[in-house]
Amino acid sequence: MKTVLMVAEKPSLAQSIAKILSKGSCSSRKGLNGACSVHEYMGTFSGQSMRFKMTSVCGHVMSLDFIGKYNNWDKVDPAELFSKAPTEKKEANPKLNMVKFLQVEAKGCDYVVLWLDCDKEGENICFEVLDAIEPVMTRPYGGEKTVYRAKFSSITDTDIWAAMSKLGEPNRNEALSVDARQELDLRIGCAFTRFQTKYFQGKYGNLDSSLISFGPCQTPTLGFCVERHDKIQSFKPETYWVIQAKVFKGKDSPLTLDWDRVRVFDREVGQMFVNITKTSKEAKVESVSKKEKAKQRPLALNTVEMLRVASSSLGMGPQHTMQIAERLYTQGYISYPRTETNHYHDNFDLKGTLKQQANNPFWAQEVKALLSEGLNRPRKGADAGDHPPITPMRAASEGELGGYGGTWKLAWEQACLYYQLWVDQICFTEVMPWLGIPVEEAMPVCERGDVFSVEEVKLVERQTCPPDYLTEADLITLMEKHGIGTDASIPVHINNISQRNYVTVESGRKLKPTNLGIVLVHGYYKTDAELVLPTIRSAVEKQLNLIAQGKANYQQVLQHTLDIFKRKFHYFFDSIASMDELMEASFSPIAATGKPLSRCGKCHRFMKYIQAKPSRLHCAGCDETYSLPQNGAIKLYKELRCPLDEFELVLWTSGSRGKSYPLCPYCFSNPPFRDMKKGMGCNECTHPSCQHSLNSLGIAQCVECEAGVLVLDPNSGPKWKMACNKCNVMVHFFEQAHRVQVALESCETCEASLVAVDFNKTRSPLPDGETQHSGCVFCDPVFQDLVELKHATMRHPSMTRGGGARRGGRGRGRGRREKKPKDKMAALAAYFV
DNA sequence: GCAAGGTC
Repeated sequence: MKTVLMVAEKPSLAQSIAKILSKGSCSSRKGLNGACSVHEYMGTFSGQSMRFKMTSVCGHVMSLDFIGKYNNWDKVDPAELFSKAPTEKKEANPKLNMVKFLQVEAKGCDYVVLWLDCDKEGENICFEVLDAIEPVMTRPYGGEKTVYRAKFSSITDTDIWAAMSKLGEPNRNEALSVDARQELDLRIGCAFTRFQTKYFQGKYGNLDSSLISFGPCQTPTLGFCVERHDKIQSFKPETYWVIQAKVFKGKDSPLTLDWDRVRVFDREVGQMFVNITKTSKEAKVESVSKKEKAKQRPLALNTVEMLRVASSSLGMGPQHTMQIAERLYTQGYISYPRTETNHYHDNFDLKGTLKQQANNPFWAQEVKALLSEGLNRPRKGADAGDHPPITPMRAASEGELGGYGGTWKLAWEQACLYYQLWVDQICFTEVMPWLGIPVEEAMPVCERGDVFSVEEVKLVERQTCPPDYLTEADLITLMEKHGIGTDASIPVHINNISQRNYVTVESGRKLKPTNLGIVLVHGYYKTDAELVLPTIRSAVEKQLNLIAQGKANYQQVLQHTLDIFKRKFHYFFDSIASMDELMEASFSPIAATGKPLSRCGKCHRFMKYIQAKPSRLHCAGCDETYSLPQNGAIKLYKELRCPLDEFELVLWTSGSRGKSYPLCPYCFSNPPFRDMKKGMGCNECTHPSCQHSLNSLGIAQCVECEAGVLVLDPNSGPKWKMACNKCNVMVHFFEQAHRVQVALESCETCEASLVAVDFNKTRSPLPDGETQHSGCVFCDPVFQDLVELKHATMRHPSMTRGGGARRGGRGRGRGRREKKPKDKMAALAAYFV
């Protein structure tokens, strides 16, 4: 029997589509990567009975990068990234093993139907899938067609069946346009980012950003924020005048009237009007009109709108909102949270969805009333053909969801919004008071011809106010309007400009550009304003669309656009001095930053420690900068020196739970031995005899990770510990010991290095009042109760075994240690060979 | 270490 393989873009869609096509009768299993499922059923394909296997990828299978050697920032000229540097496709997420998974499932299949999302990215993924599976699929007889594309516009029975009955082919041109975008984004983004970063970080010490990045989406996003900042800065308040009149009727309290001309900027004109009205003691109602102020019912919720609402009325950032929405989705409270669609299909079960909320204590009454009165159709929105609008699927209570920051708030908000779809103003403000119309002062009833007495008429002087900083919600709207980013990437771009220290999030989720953000954008304005204009994205996309529509050649468009940006890059490179003038005015030269910390091994003068990101050491004598680990504290380590290069060692301490190790500032960037990599401290150094090295302080193979070694932290007493030099495993031992040393001998049972411990007489936990003992941390019965496993950071629930309770070391470490523990003599021997 | 785009 023949088999048809079908592939969707994500696991949730594979499931929904399989359910529809199998009429609910498919059997499901997990794939080998644990993330994707395979749904199998019997059906007919081109008139024959066949086996169907429906599965999915998780977004892109591959992603584009430069080949390895072009990722060395020190050796590659960024200009080479425009043409010379070759690119390659790498698996987008190696942990998912997607290529292998697809091949296992595709082996022996006769046909493939591609159910990827119906957009250009989806078309591109079609070919990524085909590249992976075609080599393992059964070869067709003659020229039989075996590859099909399903085009669907919604996940409904009718649409999915319709798509299945008229299968087409994947569109190569659309896929190519995405290939071109990827290559352009990579080459342009990386070239500018590397050049800027190296140039400015080599000169200034207080930029406080680990990266001075540039990108066709993030830079215009920053541009919007700075543009508003400039408007605020250049704002000159203007004086204007308004006429204010107070009138009253009988015993009613006076009514303040607004002027229908609003304001004048010429005082004399205003005064003239006041003079005219001053002659009258009475005011007659000329006409009466009522303005309809009832708010329109909202549209059904799509991703971007959810982000806007969450930011403006819940104070939740877009990235956070997406995380919470994802969680609500996986727990079954809401439908798929990434959708552009804000319109419900005619056959969507609106009533059933509402019934789910009928027992929720917050709005049970309103919901029941609605159900009995009957529903209006929600307002008509746009159907992007991806997923239904974000919909509450299950009633939630605060008790269930209160635990995670904002989860309950977001669930509640979404249910409210769903509820609003049918309800008019008066009704939905009962559940969402903040959407109500502000209660205006009671208007006295008046009719045409009514006469009021004039209490006073005066000219009031006022000043125009500057605009405020952009809110996140404003920014999202601007990005959407200019086509910067997508619903899924908008939160990422906003997060980026904040992480890079270009903007800060102020109260009310207003985005205020930092000095760095302002100087960058002003610098682009000065050299090449196009780099920061929102049109930079749309101009490129216009070119890409030509490829997608088959109107232009992929290679030609790519070359042409790359040429333009290559020229822009060279121009930017040549005019960097004019941007640098702005930098000079705002930031301090690297030599004038930081405080003296440790001595340079070359000139033996003090180097300065620069704490601002990226934290580093700078030697003014040699004019050299040495990188340091980020996210931790650095201090001098007892003025001890590296025996290889005489640089003074520094001690790095992590913020959480105090993992620490010494490192040599020179070796950190220039690994001294062949088996070492950049970014290693003394706890990974294979120096054969240095007292700070892995060789001297390493005790045993890590109890959890494959490659790590537990290394004594010589600086940790009196709360002694050893920590894995690769993962976050930490073993606390011998608390209050006076001295802990790693002995030369190894344990006969497990080959861990023996440890010698000295206690003070009064505090010794050793039997018989002994103060010294030497033995294996894992096997020695005397040490059994003095060893406790912990983690530097509790990241994963599965890693909390031990849970802080005191546990014996015996057996546990050994049981997990399948690999041969580190043999110090063998390591030494290897080094000398 | 870099972009933007999918998605977990």
